[in-house]
Amino acid sequence: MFEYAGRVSDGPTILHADLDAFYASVEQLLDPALRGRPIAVGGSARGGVVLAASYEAKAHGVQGGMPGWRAAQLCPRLVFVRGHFDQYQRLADQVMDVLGDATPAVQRISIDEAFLDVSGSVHLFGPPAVIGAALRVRVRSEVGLPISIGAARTKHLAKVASQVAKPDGLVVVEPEREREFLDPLPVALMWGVGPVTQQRLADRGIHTIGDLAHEPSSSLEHLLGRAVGARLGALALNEDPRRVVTSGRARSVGAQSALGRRQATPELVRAVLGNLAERVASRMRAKGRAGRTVTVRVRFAGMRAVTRSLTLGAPIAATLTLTEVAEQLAWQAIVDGDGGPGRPGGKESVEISLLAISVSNLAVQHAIQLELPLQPEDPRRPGSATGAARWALDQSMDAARARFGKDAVGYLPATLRRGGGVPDDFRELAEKDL
DNA sequence: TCTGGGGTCCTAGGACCC
DNA sequence: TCTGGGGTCCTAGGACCC
Repeated sequence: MFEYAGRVSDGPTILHADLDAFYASVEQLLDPALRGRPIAVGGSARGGVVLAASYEAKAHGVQGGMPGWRAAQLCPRLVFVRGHFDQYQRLADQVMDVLGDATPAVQRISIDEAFLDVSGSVHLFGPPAVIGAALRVRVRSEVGLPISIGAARTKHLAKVASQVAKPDGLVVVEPEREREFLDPLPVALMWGVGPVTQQRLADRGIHTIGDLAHEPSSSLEHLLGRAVGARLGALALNEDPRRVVTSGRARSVGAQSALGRRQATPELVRAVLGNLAERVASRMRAKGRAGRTVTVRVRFAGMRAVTRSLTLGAPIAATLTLTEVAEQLAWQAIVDGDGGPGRPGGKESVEISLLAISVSNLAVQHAIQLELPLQPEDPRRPGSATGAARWALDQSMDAARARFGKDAVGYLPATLRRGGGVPDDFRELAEKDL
């Protein structure tokens, strides 16, 4: 981590730059026939999920994350296109290079957006408004994409400003006009306010950021919890001490696979988890990292989800070890989460819709240590977890065996069949480090 | 009609230690 | 006999972001 050592300034020296409808804009850049038309990247009129929508499609209410059939219903002329995912990474990197010309203090927070601290650059390039305008022109002319920029005294204000600037705009919030700018805006524009928080606030008659700023922090903390209440209260009052920092190391590595609606058979679970474990473990090894805590998430048909986790005595990054641990946790989750055999509500078969593996508690580990073979007393062996944990695992494994057959679970599955869908381009993109 | 994939952070209870 | 208080770690769930 590196904190930019720029001097503290009272001016709007923090910029938030955010590419507009990024995936959709790239598609329209690559294929001129799509320009000006409502398009959706990903999904289809029959199913799947829309990953991104062009502004022409957003005008009809189409949004990212929406099922394709719903999007087609809202916008009958919607054009579904397959993504060009390698192009997204390439073009976004180009944009970040342009931003980096304005200041070394660039904090990339996703593929398509970044914070910049330009307090050290104003003597070279002029005031933040000029820098922001110049960056927008360069990104448009050199890369071909529309980008919106907000400039303000704090990160939160800059981010809100870039949202207000969309599409394809620039908004600079001068310090003396911050309240005037924020007060009428809906609370949903604030970072950290999602559907649940928005509803809770609405129930209290709080709709705008101005409303929020007038609410006592004790009342907000009671309504939203200590951390969220305190943070939102401070942000509404423009108290945001966060600095622009270069990106730190990831705290977890994970992968998931949606399955539609499938019977939780030993074969399916083993195949999917083997695949997920391979993806997660190979990424950890590639980064020279290993993790102690393994978390498995099982989502049942009907979207209810259960997680089970286990913290080992030492970090792991071996595919097989991760697969073993994940398989035990998955059956624990399936059996517990569904009621289990003999329990009220327990059924003969279970339908699941998603499996996920995540590894956290990461530590740096050199390749040579990662590839050591497991010895009987090796602390990385799941069997050396504490007695209570092992007992719980044995219980759930026994229950799974009793229910699904002797071969349902094992410490060392003899064959790990490849299964599930082929990793698609989107997944490969999502796995890339920014 | 049926809902992706990758993350971060917070909370609350319990175990455990001193 | 009957028992404090603080700190840390682990686990499970949930809200949120892009």
